[in-house]
Amino acid sequence: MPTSTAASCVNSPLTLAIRAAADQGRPRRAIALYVSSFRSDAAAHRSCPFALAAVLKSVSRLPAHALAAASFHAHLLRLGLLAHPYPHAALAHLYSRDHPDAARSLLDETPPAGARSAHSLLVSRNSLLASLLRSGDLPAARALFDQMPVRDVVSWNSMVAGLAKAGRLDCAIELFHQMPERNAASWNAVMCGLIAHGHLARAREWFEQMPVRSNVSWITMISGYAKAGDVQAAASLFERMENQNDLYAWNAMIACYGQNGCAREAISVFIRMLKPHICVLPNEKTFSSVISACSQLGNLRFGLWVESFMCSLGIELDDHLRTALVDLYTKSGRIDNAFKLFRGLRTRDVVSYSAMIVGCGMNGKLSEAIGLFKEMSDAKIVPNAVTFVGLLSAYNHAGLMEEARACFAFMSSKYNIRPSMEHYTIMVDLLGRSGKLDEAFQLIMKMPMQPHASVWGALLLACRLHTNVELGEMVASKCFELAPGESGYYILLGNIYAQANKWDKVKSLRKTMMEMGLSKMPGSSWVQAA
DNA sequence: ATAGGGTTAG
Repeated sequence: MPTSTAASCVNSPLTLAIRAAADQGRPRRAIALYVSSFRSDAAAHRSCPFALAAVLKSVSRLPAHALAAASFHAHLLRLGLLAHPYPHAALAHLYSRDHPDAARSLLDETPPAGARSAHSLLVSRNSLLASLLRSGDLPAARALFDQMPVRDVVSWNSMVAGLAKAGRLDCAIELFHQMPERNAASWNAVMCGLIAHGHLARAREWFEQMPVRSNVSWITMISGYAKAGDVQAAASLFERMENQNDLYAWNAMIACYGQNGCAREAISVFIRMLKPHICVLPNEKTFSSVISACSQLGNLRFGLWVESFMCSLGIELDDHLRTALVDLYTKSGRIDNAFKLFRGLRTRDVVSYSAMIVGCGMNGKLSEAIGLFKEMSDAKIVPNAVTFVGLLSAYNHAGLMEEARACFAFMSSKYNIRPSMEHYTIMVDLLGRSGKLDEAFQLIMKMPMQPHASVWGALLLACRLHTNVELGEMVASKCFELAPGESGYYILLGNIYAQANKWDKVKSLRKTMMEMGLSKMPGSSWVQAA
């Protein structure tokens, strides 16, 4: 009987190692440990139900496990452990994600046995319920929930969370009020649904009313503000949070800054988190955000330090992290390194392809960019706006006007992607530098959004290149208007005047700059340019 | 000890 082996194997090195790996969120390691036990003489240990439960839990965390569930089912059957409550519940969980029917028949036809079986059955049903909710089958979930002879707070929470996420907020709240017992997760479930459906203010009220808040409550609220771009609100909640040692909270705050264009703040939060009185170590998620922030700032030196620090912590490179590093490396011109990282990805998706294509575009690798685009199309990965930023900038770099124009048109006609500010900027730059100043100007006028100073700036650069004083003055006035205090545009206009030998204009422009307090010019001198 | 709530890349 399973119980007799259980007593002897609970603390066996194999079981402990597998459980430790599973608890640390290293499912592949847990599975590898179990598999390797077949090469040694450890038959008694590898039939430990607790080890198997941990292995099954790990398998369920891996992406594709349809086949694994059936083979573990057979394995458990052969070991005579199928009826043991823990592996049984873990198997039901494994099945439940992709094969709810198989999970259901396991529960109905091969119920667990022994003292803990009633509770195990509840756990298994909760798994099944969660998977039905995940797959969006609300009626089936509701039916299961109603049929369950025993429900606990997890069952209720799952149901409330499922309804709330599906947008059935009123239903969710009604069910919430019917709960016989509530914990922080119950409140979180409703709050999470409110956030997901754009009711940030209501979510905040809900948050403030909670009798007990868990870390998850804080983090859910912080990331809600992060996604809505309210960095201030997120930051003030983060500062109010008492538990300084929750890695998720640090990660949420760093990501919040990084995703909202506050890369500098992201880095300073990261540095704060490394202070000795904060007892958390950054993980791969932290580093993904931090490396992205370094990349945004163009701070490659710090980025490379971060990378070496990360290696010293023994962090394994996952796909997100590799993609962030691809971005960092391409920005520092280490395109070969970037390619190596890219080729080492476990799975390539639109994000990693786009990072690599943008990197090629930036480094003038047109044929590589096109090759990657073909490759991703063949793999049926649908390009997005960022992918086209990369392609267009590759064409821009190579000065290929017609190809870029075709690409720009193709982007909307075939993929239905509305060109963004960035796409327009690249097109204006390319048109302008090819001498098609009028066409570039017309394109700006046709933009459906208010052009940024940088778009006009690209045209201003072209005016200098082609010494067009008349258009240059007009364009520069747009730049001054949209980015007051930005001395670079004054300098560009000054360069145009100098090239055209309009020294009186140079003089009066300089006077204006002095008056505006813009006299400090970085590096360039327009006298030299003349 | 098995179930539910949160954080990552262009």
